[in-house]
Amino acid sequence: MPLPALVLDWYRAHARDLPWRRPGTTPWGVLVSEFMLQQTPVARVEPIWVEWMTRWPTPSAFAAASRADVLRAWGKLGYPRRALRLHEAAATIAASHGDTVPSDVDALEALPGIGSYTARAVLAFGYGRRAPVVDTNVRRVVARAVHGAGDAGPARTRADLADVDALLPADDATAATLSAGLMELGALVCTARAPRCGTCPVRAECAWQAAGRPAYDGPRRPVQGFTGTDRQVRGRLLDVLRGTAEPVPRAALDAAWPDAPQRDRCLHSLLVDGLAEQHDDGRYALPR
DNA sequence: TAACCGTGGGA
DNA sequence: TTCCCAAGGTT
Repeated sequence: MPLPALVLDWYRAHARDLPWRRPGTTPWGVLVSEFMLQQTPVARVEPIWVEWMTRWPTPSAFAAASRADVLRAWGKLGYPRRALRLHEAAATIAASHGDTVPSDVDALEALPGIGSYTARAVLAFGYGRRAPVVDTNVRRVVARAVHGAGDAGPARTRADLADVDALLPADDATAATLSAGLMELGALVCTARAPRCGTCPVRAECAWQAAGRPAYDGPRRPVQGFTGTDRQVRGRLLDVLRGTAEPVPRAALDAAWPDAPQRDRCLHSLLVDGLAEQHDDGRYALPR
């Protein structure tokens, strides 16, 4: 049996019951899930997504919320600029797309925070359309099963899209399910560290397996540090602002990080990014 | 294009 | 404990 059919059968039997995969999830719900899942693990996204959809079931409902409420609801999912981009995207969808999430790649990619992956994920999972969805999981699965490499090298955007496109059947619904299946296989079986080849549904058709599972020899992507970086400092500062209903004096932020020049630089960048705001009395708060 | 943007869990 | 890394996007 060819690889796509193997993945489809496996996915239909083993797909996780994630809330955004349940019947009745709107394209808006899918869009929200995709924003939250950009670099954040499923387990942390689940509860926030459920709250989010109850509170803001449509783009216009969400667009009407204050940025402070948005950032508090986002909580500690990380990369809070995603929350602001989603907020901006929702405002555009409400104002210019009739409160309906666009269903073509170009309109989606024109929205803030939506790139090649997210646009196609919305098409596939929100609208059941045939679209090559290429994320880190899919790139790894294709690198191994199709190309026989130990892992995916640096992204080759066009080639990656073509690789996945070549696997998708013509039928929209089946192609969309396969896209979900390829991602699921990468997340649960064909994992980055210790792939579970013993239980892999694709094993018989896997080029990496056939080649004797050679070690990955390409360039390793550099691991980002975190401790002591501006990202950590910004996170500390934002955590203070998230935790208070009232604006706080400068001293409250000064207590969050000892290095004054770095702290000042980070506070400034939060203001520039629209993640924080200084009131007339000099105190700081989440943006209104 | 390489660097930057948060956070926390598992090995 | 330290290190890796998790459904990316932007500049």
